[in-house]
Amino acid sequence: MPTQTFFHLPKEKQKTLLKAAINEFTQHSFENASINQIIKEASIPRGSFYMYFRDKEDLYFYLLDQSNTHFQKQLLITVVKEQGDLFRTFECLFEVIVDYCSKKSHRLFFKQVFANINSRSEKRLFPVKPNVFEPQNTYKLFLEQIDVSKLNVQCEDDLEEIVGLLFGMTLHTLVSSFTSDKTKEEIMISYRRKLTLLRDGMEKK
Amino acid sequence: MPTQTFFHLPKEKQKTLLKAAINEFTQHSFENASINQIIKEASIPRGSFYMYFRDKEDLYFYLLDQSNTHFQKQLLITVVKEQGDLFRTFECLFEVIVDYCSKKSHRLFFKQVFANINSRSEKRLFPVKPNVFEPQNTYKLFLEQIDVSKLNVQCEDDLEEIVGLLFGMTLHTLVSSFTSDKTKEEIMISYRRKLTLLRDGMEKK
DNA sequence: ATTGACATATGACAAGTTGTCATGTTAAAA
DNA sequence: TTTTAACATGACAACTTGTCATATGTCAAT
Repeated sequence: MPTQTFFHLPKEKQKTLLKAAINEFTQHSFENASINQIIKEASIPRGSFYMYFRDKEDLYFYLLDQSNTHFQKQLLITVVKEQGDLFRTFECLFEVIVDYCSKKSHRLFFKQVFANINSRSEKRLFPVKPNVFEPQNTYKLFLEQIDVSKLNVQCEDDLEEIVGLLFGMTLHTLVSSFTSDKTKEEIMISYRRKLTLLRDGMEKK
Repeated sequence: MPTQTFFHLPKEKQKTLLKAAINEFTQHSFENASINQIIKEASIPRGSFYMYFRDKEDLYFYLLDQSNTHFQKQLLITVVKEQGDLFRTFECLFEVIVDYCSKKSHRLFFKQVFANINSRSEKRLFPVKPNVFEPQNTYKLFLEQIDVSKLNVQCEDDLEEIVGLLFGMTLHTLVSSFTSDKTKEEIMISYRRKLTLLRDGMEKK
């Protein structure tokens, strides 16, 4: 998280800095992004940057957290709307995520994010398990909303296994869809197919 | 790939360099690994390094390719041994991979690799689709060996979707298993559960 | 108004990184 | 012996990042 000092800054200055950051992280992977470039573009002195953020990662994760918060909220809204139907929830949530990441101002940024995502940044974007960065524990609330009567589960662990698989598959689809520049239509078709496969099983009955 | 010059080097010198590289990539992520450190440890002058490898990535991917070759071979051997049974093939292959990555001399290296894997290095370790780095096209041969009579497939695309999902799940399990230092037993139990879930479906029948 | 006490601003700096290149050296071929 | 090509090498330029001494605000208490 940024320091208090950053939040004390005039909103305008905050925006300028974040905008410069997004711009740099759009053009380069996290590792190749240059703090130098960001502060140059935002006209912030070097020392000041380190007054606001611990390091490059602190800034990067702060940007991801913004989206994460949005996804968390949507997750709960959707599962309630779909009355606990896990597969309909994921289908709907996925579309929300695709739309969000496809917004003109976000698209290339997320393309870059997805192309270089690793297990650490993945956890920041979609905290699947209870998580330090997610105090209200949306994940637990989400689990409670799921209608398990139609699912192949014996215990709590089975449900977490299922949800983990669905999240993993969702992220994987997202990554490969954005790196190969598919249209929204293509992305959704491919996602629905996978969802059906997971729901009904890969083996013929 | 390394240059011809590298392969002209005495085997001993090649080994020293690769060993130093593995050591550095074990202690740091790819991005944080330092060529400086590698050449210092291997007592190779700076200029020579760039004689042998285009850059750090060239060296890193060369290391991953070694394992990849091994996995590709095992994939074909296993699918034949299991007479095209997709799920038994993956179960068996997974165990082979876990054993390989758990070898004392590899363990920490792979832990580091998995912790920082992204879609590019993923493709180097497990080329799922036909791929520039895989001239013989093991993947196509593998597909042909699969017994589709027991699978929920209408067309070639469906099979690729299934295989893609299985590979994705496999890698994801590998990553989370190695980053959380599970024992082989725990890893296999968790993997088998997921495999069953994918085979039979998550929805109750 | 003056004094502290504290938060904030700032750029020079040390210590690191990478890739290149001019200049050697070696060895084999003409 | 001379030519030619392959290989070796470290100094160098051009970048990184994080720190820190110093400067400048700001607000409360004397």
